[in-house]
Amino acid sequence: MLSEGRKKNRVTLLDVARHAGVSRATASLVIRKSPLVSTETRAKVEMAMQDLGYVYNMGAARLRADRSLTIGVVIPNLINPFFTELLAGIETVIDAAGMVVILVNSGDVLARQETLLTRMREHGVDGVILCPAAGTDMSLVERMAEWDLPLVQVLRRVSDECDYAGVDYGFGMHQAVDHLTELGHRDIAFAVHGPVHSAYQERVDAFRDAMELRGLDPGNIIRVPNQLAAIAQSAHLFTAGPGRSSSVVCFNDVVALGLSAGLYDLGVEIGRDFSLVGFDDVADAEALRPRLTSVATFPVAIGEGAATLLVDRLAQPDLAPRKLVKAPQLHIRQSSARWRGTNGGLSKNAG
Amino acid sequence: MLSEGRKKNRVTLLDVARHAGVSRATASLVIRKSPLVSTETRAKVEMAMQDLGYVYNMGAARLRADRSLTIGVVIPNLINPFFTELLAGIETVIDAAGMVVILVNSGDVLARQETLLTRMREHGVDGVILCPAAGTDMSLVERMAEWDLPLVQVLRRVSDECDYAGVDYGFGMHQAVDHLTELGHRDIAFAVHGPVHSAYQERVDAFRDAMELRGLDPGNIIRVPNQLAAIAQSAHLFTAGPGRSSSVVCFNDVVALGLSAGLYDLGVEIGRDFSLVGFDDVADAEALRPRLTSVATFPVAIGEGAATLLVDRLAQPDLAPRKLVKAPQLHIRQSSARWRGTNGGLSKNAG
DNA sequence: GCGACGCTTTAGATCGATCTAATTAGGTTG
DNA sequence: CAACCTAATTAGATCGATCTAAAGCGTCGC
Repeated sequence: MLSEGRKKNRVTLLDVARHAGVSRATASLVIRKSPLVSTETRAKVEMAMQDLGYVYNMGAARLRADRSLTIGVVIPNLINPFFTELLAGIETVIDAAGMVVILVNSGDVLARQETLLTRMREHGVDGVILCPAAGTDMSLVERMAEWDLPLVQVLRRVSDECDYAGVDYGFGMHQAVDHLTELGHRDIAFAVHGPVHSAYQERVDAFRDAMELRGLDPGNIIRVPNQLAAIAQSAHLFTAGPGRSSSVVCFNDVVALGLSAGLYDLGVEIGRDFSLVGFDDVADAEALRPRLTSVATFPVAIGEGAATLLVDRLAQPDLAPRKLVKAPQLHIRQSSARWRGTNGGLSKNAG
Repeated sequence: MLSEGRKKNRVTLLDVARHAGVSRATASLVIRKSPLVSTETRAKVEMAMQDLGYVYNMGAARLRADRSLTIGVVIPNLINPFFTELLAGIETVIDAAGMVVILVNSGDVLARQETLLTRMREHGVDGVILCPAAGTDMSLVERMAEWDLPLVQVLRRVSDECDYAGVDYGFGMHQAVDHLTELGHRDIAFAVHGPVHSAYQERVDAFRDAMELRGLDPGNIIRVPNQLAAIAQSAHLFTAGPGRSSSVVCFNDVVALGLSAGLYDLGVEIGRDFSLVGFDDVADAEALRPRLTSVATFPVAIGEGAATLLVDRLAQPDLAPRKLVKAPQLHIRQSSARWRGTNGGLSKNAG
């Protein structure tokens, strides 16, 4: 019924051509803005399109021309605000290029990612922006190359033979650690969570590096749960026991938000008794009080960068692989403060 | 080069059929899991598909069968966490139905929404989930019907002749106001922002209604800016001057997050000197301290509902229009507290 | 032995655009 | 006036699947 209806009143290029008194081929040229048609013919055809309410049929065009003006975006997580901002950046650029985003969520599960990439191929996307699920290996990139499916890796990198847009986490981490040490902190913890991937490893390595460079012990790396509420409940890991410290660098702002809440619950005054440095500086971080010191990683810009890489590659498939590594920037606010001595801070308020 | 490459090594159904020693038609039946083929033929064809690395070509199928297994989602804003959760819900259901989401962002701009809907039509989506931009009128729904493009309205409603999934904002608002009045508050403000649309109007009307029902003055409706940081800076509107009140209901959690920060900056202790009720209860609200009392509107569930409505309609186009109006639920936490008298709260700490 | 019937398979048309190669019209040139 | 060129247009094949209508084949009943 539906398809009958659709078929019936669908206006095709042939209808337009007839109405304008030209051939299908000419009408097609007009649509594609070819310079080969005369101005008057063009006008006639455009008028006919108006009159009949013609709608271009990508599906048909794609079949013949083998391009769909569609790109696939595979993201491991839709709820994390970081990815949302990333997505917003991607969408802006892709839209401006006259293309459209097919969005899927891998949930950071390899098997699912595999399924979804097949689905993308079936849908004939012109290219893919992928934030690889943890555990993805290089062979994926090779396979995509065999399939002639242009790929941009974003945030996480599994191969150098392929475009990549991401963040210089090492640099960001050094800024964070330097900042805390300059404030006099020596017991600095690193609160991590989530699946292990290149961007994870990069941050951990850089933390070790930065700490050792300052002659500090980088051993205090603590895993927290993934859910916001559960993170809050593990704040005690940092204020007492073997993980006790005077400050924490957070893997991302989700961790920072959680710990901020958890520390509040413990009666610890952030920015006085304890210092907290976030990572990403997402929009929501602005609502935190005391204001969160955070390493801004500019997710929107990264998204725009990734999309631009892809658009460029579609235009010139033979380009050498490029990297777009954005330098993060530490935003110092209220949640990090000068170290107040062994007896100054925590002991007073904790518990 | 690219397209050459793609063309060259693309395996078609015809290749599969030949390799399996059957006809194109039979191979097609196998793919579509038709019960008409014998088990051995099916096995042969499936084997051939394996051997050759066949990938289904939706584009071709769509052209003939006039369905794309693709749906369009038009959202006014990607950064607001509410929409992100909504999107996550939609994605889950659509994915489970074997379809794929084409995501676009209208920015709440009518003209853009128009462009995007055309683009959706060109891409041949099977249906659209739309959160109509402010100012959209009923005629849009009629036009979509003419185009035979199934539509589900989500969150905002412009027509009753069309499926709709949303929230019973009125009920939520009554819960919020009732809660505050039961705590003894009489000066209750409503902090609004953003574009004016049905869901906006619904909340405003319900606020008036609820206040009048309790014999209170519903005149204190105050607009705040859209950006989080700017919202924080307008917190003073509620603590002093003509808008001064003892409690605020927030249009959504973005406003609540902003005001929470702003009140903190003013030295007002939320949950003691001043009460705050949010709306939506998005995930990030969990990170707020004191914990935010908020009217949960279950965006993920709404998204799932909207997608389900659409999937059902695709299966049965002649269904009467349905409404899925979810009842929100007040979650009482720390940010709302008993009224402490005219001289109790604000005067002590404000300024 | 013949038609009927169920089960399986298939040839060929078809969807709506693009692309190739050829055609037409009109002007220029030797 | 023929040869040639340029600009504009077009017929017809093509992309890779689906769908229709019909055919092949084995069995059954009469």
